[in-house]
Amino acid sequence: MNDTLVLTPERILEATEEVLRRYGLAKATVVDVARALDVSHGSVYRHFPSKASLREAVAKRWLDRVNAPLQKVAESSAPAPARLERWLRTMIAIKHKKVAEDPEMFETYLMLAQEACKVVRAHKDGLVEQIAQILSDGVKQGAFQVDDVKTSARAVFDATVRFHHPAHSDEWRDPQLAERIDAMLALLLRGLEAPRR
Amino acid sequence: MNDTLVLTPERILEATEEVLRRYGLAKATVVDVARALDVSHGSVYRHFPSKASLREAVAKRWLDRVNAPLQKVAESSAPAPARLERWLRTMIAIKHKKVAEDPEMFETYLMLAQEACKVVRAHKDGLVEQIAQILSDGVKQGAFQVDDVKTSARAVFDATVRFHHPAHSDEWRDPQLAERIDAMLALLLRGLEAPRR
DNA sequence: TGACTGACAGATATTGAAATCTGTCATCAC
DNA sequence: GTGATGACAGATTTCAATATCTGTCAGTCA
Repeated sequence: MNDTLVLTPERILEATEEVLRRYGLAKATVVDVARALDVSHGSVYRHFPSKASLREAVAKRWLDRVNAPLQKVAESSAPAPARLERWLRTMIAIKHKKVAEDPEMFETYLMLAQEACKVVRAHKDGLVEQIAQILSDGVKQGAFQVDDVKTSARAVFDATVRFHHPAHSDEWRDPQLAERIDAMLALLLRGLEAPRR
Repeated sequence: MNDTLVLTPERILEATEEVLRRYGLAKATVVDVARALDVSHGSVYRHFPSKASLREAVAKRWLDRVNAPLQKVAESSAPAPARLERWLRTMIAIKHKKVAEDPEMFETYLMLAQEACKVVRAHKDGLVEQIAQILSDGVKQGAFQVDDVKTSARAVFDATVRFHHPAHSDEWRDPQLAERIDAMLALLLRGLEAPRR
């Protein structure tokens, strides 16, 4: 029943995402994934040592898809303040889009991420690293004045948590949200910028 | 069995807190509360129309106890920047103390608060109002420069969410937490302060 | 030989019957 | 008459038997 197609981790991940979408996190089993691929569930365990590691891999894929567009913004050559603002707005927009388009799947990924907290930590470190890169460029350009780039980057990330951390997604329906984001970005940029000569 | 003591809402709330502490949120029933007071559970319903309203009242009491010390700081006559920093540090310290001293009860109050989200919203509005008061004083004193006091107050509140919102309490064990708080407060104060002449 | 299978043990989830709880109200005691 | 009671209906929770799932591994097939 395997046709000529080989069973790869990639195909398993694809099928796992589909199963998660159809059944939700609580009901999705390894047996379901195997059934979707028309193999025995033992075969899945040949590629992933445990259900937890399979879920972790799905979480990682998802986080990588969040990361990619941000990386592009971080690496652009725009002036640092505009680039930072764009980076933060992109970050927020990605999350808001995900929750608006498919709240159930967002919920699923949220719980998946809570289980795979090691992967999430690495993801967050990567994001802070990107902010740090922008701040560092800004200091070189004379637009920002910052004691410690890494520490400030983390502060910027922490300050905007309210707008991108899934734990707060219920609060994103606030009609004044855009205004709150504007105020936050203005406050942060003012706190970072070098004093006028 | 009532002795000479009358049954008051206050006594019921006291008993409810005790029952919540002993049994936890999931197991605490109105019957338990009545038993603790040595009355029938029907009597409890004479003072509170539903279990939900009883829980809401308990949540409100708890939030009011958080609010009291902050109100004092907000009303002090210290210079606005120092006062704002002290207010935020007090806010953070209160939450951290609660979770460190009695994590189970903190968890209970957290879930209680999620149910009583209307009460929580009012509580938050009160806190933002206190920040606004400090900012307003700061503008008068010439220490702060701010477009819209209310909006900025909300931004300050939002920016520090990571350090006082119970949803992030797991992350408060971070060994670098103090450093992160310091960085955040420095960034915010710099963003608020009036440019040197 | 090496990817896949399917039966198995122990862990986890489901289910439905029984127990408990919530909220109401006619009644009682002072 | 005020404030408390306790029995009740319907909703919710518990509990234990039953079913399903996870992870392993000896064996199959190409």
